[in-house]
Amino acid sequence: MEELDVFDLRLLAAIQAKGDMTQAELSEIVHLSPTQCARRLQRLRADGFVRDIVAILDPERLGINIIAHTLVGLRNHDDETGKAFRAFVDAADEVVECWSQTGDADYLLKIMVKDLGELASLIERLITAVGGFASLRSFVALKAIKRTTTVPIRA
Amino acid sequence: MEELDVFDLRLLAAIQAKGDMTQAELSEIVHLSPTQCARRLQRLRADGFVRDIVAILDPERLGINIIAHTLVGLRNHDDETGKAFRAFVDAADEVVECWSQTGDADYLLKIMVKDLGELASLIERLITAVGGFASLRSFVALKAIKRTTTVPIRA
DNA sequence: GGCGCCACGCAAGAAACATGCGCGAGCGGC
DNA sequence: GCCGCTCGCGCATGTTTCTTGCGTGGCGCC
Repeated sequence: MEELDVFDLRLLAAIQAKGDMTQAELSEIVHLSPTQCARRLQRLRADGFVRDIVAILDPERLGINIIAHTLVGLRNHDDETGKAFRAFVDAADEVVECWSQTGDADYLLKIMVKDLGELASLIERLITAVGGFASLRSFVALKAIKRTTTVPIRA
Repeated sequence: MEELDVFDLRLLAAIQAKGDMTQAELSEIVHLSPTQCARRLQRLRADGFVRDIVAILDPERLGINIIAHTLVGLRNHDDETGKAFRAFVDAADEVVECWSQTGDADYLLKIMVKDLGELASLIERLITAVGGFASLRSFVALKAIKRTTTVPIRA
């Protein structure tokens, strides 16, 4: 709950880069005994610094060839439209991240799909799903789709 | 190297959600013996399906209050400009992700900072760093900064 | 200067992991 | 149709890793 000292920061940095190290390995990095590494890590988790530990899968290896960032603007900003949109996002496995944002668009989606066909189909479904309540602002909002080539991610 | 069966997919999905489960826990999810879970996981890693295992830290807990997505357009697309930009991105800890993309902008950055002051300072540094070789297309390119409120991330 | 608190490292018990083995299903050859 | 091969499975054991209790030392406070 208190401040983090240099050991805590080193620990966090270490597990952020590689989350499956043994206490012995960690101890060499942070220069602390294995026991103490474990105890501090336990405390850091209890205090909520570590949200969770996950495996990062290789998209290409799984046939994911397109990673797109899509800006979405809703025409209506009523509850119904928002809920319909959120529900769609939650249900769609292809949508990996969903950020609410200010500016000329309402949401920024990060989408991972196998090919352009899947991307098109997803957009199609999005339009009909949300359009059931209120249509998207316009196709211009969807024109903002950017196909992206993946660049080494910095963490 | 071959195809993935239902057990492999379940395993990947499981560790993607929670990467620090014991073999016993995994075995209950995928309905396979602990030993076999370990063996398949080992194979999946050897075959490159699992890129790595990392800890996701809580941004708020670390004083990160702003997560911004910024579109950047470069005026010149020569090697020098690109390299300067890449170098800046690699050196800046605040830039968490960097995506090269097609469309009206060249790059999409995901930035995590403590406050608006840090964000402004980062942009300032970006301009001067890249501007040393070629100026950004215009301030319009930077006008595209969106302050975002974090929404539960779907994975 | 004495006392109490807290973080540290060590060591033993507990848990989880890795590996060798035998079994049985599926498949190809005879 | 039958035999034998191969491969994936689960069990059992040895080894590593993790957890927890304990004694020690530094540091601040009274």
